Amino acid sequence: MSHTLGVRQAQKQKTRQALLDAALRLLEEQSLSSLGLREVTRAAGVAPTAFYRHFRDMADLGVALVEEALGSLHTALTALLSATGDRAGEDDGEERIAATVELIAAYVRTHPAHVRFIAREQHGGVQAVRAAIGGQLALFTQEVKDQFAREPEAAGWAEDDLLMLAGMYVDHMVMTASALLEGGAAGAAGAGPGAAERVAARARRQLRLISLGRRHWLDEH
Amino acid sequence: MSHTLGVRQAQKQKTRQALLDAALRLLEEQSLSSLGLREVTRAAGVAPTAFYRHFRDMADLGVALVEEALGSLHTALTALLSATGDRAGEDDGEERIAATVELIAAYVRTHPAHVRFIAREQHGGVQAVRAAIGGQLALFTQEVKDQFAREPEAAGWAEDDLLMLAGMYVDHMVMTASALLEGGAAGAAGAGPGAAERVAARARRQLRLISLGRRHWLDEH
DNA sequence: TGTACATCAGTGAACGCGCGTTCACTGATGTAC
DNA sequence: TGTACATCAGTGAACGCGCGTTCACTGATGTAC
Repeated sequence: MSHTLGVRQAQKQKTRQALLDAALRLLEEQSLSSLGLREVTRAAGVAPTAFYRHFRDMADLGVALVEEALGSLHTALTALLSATGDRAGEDDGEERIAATVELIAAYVRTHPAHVRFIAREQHGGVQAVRAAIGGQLALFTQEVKDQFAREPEAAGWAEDDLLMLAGMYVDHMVMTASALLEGGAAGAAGAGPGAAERVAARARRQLRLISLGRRHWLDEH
Repeated sequence: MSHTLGVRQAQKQKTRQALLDAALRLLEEQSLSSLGLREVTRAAGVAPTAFYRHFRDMADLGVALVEEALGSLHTALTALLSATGDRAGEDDGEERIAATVELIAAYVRTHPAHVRFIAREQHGGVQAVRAAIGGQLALFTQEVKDQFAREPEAAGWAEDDLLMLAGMYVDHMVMTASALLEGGAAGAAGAGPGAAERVAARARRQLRLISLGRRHWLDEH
């Protein structure tokens, strides 16, 4: 409650958030480049012209959505990295794998629309949004790499190889999140609640395989 | 020249192809759901109404583009699988890895717009197109799995694990193609011709890691 | 505390524009005899 | 081969509609004294 911002600022933030929420909801069934300004303002319950008080255009709103979506994931990811990093190497990594997949699954459960948005716009038709997502994911990759570098298993690894490994983990994370989304939607559509768990089990086996490759990386040359 | 189809049919095919080509070109800079019917017909040099002689709507054209894009890749992939399958296990897989990455790179070089389209619409805003791409990729995965099952290294592997492995290869293929696209575009933009080669080198190392994991998969339990 | 003025988030009317779709048409190609 | 009729890919005018953007505005909130 320190630094309460004025009524006017608070109301403005609320409208801005209403626009973001409305857009995110509409984006579950279409892509950003086909989303209309009037469509968003209508869903948010404000006049079309109010949009311009908050965003220059749809691309601008899209970038704001990227920050909203990946910001919260970033927090969770950092927590996971430091928590599991502490006990790296204690077992064969099975616990760490389970925790990672569960983190992703939890994020998908609590933020399905954000995940769908990121998956869709990562290669979507709006350059500024692609760049924003790419930048955030590169940041994630760097952090994962830094964590790996701190662990004993990283001894003898080239910088480049660590980055490649981190990239595989981040890519896998995004793909698993996207797959869980489809699995979850199929579950809601009556394909059974086991769909999400089957995707998760598959993701864990994939991580296990990568982990095995990692352990034997230095055997060759 | 057996079964020459009439002048009328031939002309119709030509117009249809002109529509597909025009759409594919326009889709390099936007997504399918924001692509207009008039935009496509204008670029193809026909009247707007001619569109309906060939496609019900844009989603229909999109599905046709999926078949065009993944059909040619399918042919190349089948050739690769049988060619490298013959000498599976001869070396440490290094040659096979190089051949795979080179196949992908060649495909991206010769069909950049197709690759971009698939990457973009795989999670895009048009349900029918997503389904078509998903179906084709599932088919690819099945074929890769069948090839693996035929090789001696697959002895002792569970059906499910083989499918997971094949899925990793197909996912990796799509991601590498997409990354090469960005690298290639960066090269054209002056970021140096080394960008594509660096992406390829990274892809090879990733395949090497997966291959290592594969070799040690049965060591555990 | 009260008053006078400034700020500015949100409004509502108006605009010109390109969209998807309909319809009756034209004229080259195909077919029957 | 020639003639009469059928087919149908592509045309062009017309439609109603929702779009993004502009503009002058209103009235609640903020600020100076």
